[in-house]
Amino acid sequence: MMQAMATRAESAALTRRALLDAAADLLDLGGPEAVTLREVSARAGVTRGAPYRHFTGKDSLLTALATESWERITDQVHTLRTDPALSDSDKLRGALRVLIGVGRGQPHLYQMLFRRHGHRPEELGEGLDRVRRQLCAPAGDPAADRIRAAGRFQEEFLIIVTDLVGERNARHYGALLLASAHGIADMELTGHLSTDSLRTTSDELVDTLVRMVTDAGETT
Amino acid sequence: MMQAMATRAESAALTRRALLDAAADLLDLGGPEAVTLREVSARAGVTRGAPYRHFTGKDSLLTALATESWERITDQVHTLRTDPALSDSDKLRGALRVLIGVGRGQPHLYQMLFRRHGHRPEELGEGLDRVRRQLCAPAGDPAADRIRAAGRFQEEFLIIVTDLVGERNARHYGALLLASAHGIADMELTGHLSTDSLRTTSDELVDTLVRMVTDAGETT
DNA sequence: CATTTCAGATGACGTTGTCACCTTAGCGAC
DNA sequence: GTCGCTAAGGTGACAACGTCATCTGAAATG
Repeated sequence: MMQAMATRAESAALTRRALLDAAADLLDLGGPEAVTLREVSARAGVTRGAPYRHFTGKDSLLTALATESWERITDQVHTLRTDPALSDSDKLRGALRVLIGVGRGQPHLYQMLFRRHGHRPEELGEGLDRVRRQLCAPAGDPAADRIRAAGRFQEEFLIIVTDLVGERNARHYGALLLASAHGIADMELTGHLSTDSLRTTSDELVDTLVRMVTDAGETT
Repeated sequence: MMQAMATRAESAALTRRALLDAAADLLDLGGPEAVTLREVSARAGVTRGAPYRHFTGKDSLLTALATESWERITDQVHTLRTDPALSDSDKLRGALRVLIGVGRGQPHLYQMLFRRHGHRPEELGEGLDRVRRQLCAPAGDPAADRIRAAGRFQEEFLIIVTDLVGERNARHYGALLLASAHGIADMELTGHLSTDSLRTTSDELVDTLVRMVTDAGETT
């Protein structure tokens, strides 16, 4: 009765969306362990087997969630970058804070963004080589889609860094900035960056980071 | 027949160790999902219920593994710090590389080190406040033990940073360095720090990081 | 030697991911 | 219109898992 009048494709799309939304809610509430395909299905108004018509399994569903989040983040950073009112360093600070903001607001979703590629037992030990292979994987493969989405974010981010430190050092400092921001976000949400014992806030750390990189980047 | 002649306490200690070792093996091989209490018990030569005499559950076992690893890492860093042949910046570089080395050599164990504190559904949303409370928790509580072990590492690490940048900025730059190193390690082991597309190695990133901090730290 | 205690064994239960199989409604061909 | 195809969704079942209540037997204690 909810999706009363709907063509077949529309109905399927609605179901898929409902599954993703329900999974996102459960993920925010109780982490990956709380995302149970049965509960997701129930919240989406379908039965246990329905998700397998849209995803290959639980992992695929979680990965699709991460892909969507990467795309959302990329859009935010793109908007930041093309804002003429902001200075280059403001854009960089903003981009880093977008990432940290996700970690703060949706910690479990954030951890899905940086999940290991191919964490199945049979896929271990291949490391980064697998990533390269997956970049050539067909569209629709959930894992490959997520990697590509994360890659598009990195490209967007790299443009900002390039504007600030020049093309020569952009990739090096870009990697450093990204890794540092991720480390700050991850340690904060896991409780390992105690603001009490270390007497620092994430924002101050980002400021210091950007300042150091601009200083080092200009003189090189 | 293996532990033929042994008092009860000795036998129990041997079993506990065998459980931890088996769990560590499985963790290295297939990640947390592959660590099944049944398989751990089988490899340790006991039955399914035995682990519950030594740990409160699966989570407790994994947490104990992380605690042991933190202690091992702390020892390594302490050895580095008290080595008179090393310069202050060499000690710092070494300490950061110890962390990254664990991430490279035992990726799944590394991710256990930085697991979220209290990731059970009923414990969410409390954030860092929970950490402070757990610091006062009784010894034997697996989660609190791990936090304390991680704290001891941070203290050891902070001494190195203090020697390099002075006590005034030690905590700020210490947090920054630690978070950055963790970000590098984590992004490398999850495949998000592509050495191809970014044309950088973790070692180069550490070098740049230490150089930037020493420059910024001295002038402040 | 009698008793307590505790490591370990065993059986059971609920939950979960996954799949094979079935049902049914939308859609095009004629 | 009707027929057949296709794919979304429903249903039952299965294996694996974490966990616990209960039992057993041997070491420890007096």
